Amino acid sequence: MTREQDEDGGRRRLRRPASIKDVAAAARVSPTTVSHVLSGNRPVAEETAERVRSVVSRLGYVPASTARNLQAGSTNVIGLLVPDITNQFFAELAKGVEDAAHDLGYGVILCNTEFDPDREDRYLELLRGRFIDGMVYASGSPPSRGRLASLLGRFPIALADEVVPGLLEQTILVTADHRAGGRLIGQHLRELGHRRVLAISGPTDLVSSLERIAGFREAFGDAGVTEVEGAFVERSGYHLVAAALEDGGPRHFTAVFAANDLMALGAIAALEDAGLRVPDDVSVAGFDDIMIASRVHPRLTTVHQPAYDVGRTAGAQLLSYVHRDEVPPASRHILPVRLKVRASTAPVRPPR
Amino acid sequence: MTREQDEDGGRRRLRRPASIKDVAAAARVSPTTVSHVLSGNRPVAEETAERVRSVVSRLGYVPASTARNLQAGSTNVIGLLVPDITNQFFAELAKGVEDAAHDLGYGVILCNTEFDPDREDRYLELLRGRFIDGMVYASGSPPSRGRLASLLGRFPIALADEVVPGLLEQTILVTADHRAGGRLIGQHLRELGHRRVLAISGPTDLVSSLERIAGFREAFGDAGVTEVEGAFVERSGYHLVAAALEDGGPRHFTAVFAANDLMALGAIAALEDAGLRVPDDVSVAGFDDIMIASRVHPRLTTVHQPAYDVGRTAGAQLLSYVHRDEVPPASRHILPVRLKVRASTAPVRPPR
DNA sequence: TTGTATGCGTTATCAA
DNA sequence: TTGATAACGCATACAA
Repeated sequence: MTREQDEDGGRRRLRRPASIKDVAAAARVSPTTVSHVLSGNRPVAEETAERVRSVVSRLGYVPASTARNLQAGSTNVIGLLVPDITNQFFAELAKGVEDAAHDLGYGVILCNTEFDPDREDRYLELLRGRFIDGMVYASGSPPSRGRLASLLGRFPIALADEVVPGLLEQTILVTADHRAGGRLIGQHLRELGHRRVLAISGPTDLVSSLERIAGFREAFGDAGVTEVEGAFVERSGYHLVAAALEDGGPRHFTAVFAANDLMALGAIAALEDAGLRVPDDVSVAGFDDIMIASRVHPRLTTVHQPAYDVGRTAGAQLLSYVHRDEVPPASRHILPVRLKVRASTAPVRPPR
Repeated sequence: MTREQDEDGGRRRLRRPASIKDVAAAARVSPTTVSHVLSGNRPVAEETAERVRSVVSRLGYVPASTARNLQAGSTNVIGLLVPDITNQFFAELAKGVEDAAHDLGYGVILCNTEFDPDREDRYLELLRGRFIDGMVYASGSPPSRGRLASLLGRFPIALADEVVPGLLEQTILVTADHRAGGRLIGQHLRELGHRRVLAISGPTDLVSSLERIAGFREAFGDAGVTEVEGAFVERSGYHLVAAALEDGGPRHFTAVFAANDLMALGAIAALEDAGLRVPDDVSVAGFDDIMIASRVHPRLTTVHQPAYDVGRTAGAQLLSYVHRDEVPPASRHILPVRLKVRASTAPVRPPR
């Protein structure tokens, strides 16, 4: 047994790991031979190879990736930028990216921006040093186009989930079909007989949010749609619906379409607090199909987004170019969504 | 404007980024000076510095981290190994680690094992190359002690959430106080008058799971506790409760303590499917306080685990040693938990 | 079948 | 105030 550490004033410092030279010396061969035994890049006499392997094993030698990275000019690591990893959607997306990367022997470095532009900037600055071979960018918020564009020349970038205006035509884009999802809800509510709907959008600088509402209008028609701008959080849905109810006069909607599930939950809470029943008095539909959507009461009608597939596709697309050291041409990958009809929507009943 | 890419048979290949030599040449100074202008490690004449900065900016030069890493012998990146990033608990934990890392300018490389030992092994093998400066290990399953031990000499490791038998006394350990959590539930049920409880443990090779049950028994007493082994998934809770109900004879419990929330949800479903009401006929308590625990019907009584704090503490502890290039001495950090009394538990009512 | 020499891009040491 | 040189650890072109 070799000692793992050296004592030093009560503190133990990490030992210098064995290098290829140490192995070469102990096996009485050149570093070149050690390298080739391990890589298989050229034939080595079995006897020699065996001797080397035995030393490698004895010293616990593992090639230093830092040196390899410098030599190879690549790290086999891609970056993943998300706004909030505890958000189920981005967690699923991250898993997809991670799976795609793992399949090709790549690692994923996680950049969690918490929707903080400064934090995002710091991360992007960090990544400019070419630490990574590519990046999946899913910022979830209107991104700083400038910084991103400057990275585009350094390594491939795939945009996931959200369009980055101005970069759209320059690289890979993978999103769910937000527009089709909006259409599905629009059609569903119309079929249930609803004619007056309160539509709560997300932030209007997010293309995905705009697309959802646009799709809704396509299928439902513009007439009877009252649109208000929300913020993709529960409180927002609550306040907007509460405000709409307090407007005085008779209720001017029989259904609510919230551009994400959290806002839909807020909407339901506001309706119930106002003494209205969902879906008997008012129907509510959301978007995303987050985990709790199927477990709340009433179970939420919504549109399922293929978050995992978005991540996986973005990762796989990205890596197919990273691998060949090529700049990805512009491409769009729009993944299908599914309508989930549950218990929060029902045939219209005229307002009292 | 310089061209960002070179055309090559319709495919665009990435341009070689400017190196310190390019900058030095263009600014008519030595690479040493460029380095010092950027690092501030030694004084440079303002005139020279200005010339260098202007070239840096013009060429878009950023020091290659790969070369820095080799030179410095460190990467400013730590690894984070989790079983499932889409699990709310591990997502919170990851966020904590990521925050701690970001505060000190470190990146986090995400290793999602999906509870697959092979996948975990592949990751650990990858990381042996000292790509990372340290690791937070939260495998969520009984870990391969051997492989981990061999890494312990290469870089600091902090164990998060789950004890790794045999490594416990060798490095940092950060967990929630599972035992105290179990006690809180035991005491709560006892105070409600329950005397016969079905306790569903998690996998018995997980120390955290054993601790929860042990704590429960400490507070509740051993008498009246029927213990069965579950698997930390909803189905498991369902089946075990369904089986217990079908045992024939009168029901032998008035409350269920499931060692995690998912199993508790399964338990509730099984009870309701059997025509029993929760909590009127049977009380159910869980553990973890996952997001849906407070939104299901009935809202689940459970123990809140400080997942974020576990991650953040593990990350901060780890980095305090990484920073000084020291082997962390054994230390335990046991974070407090909180009882969340909600609607799924009620005073006992004798079985029919 | 194996070895020598070189270079990857940076920073540290030493010298001027 | 600045520069030349070595070194980090590896992989590879070239040589034998």
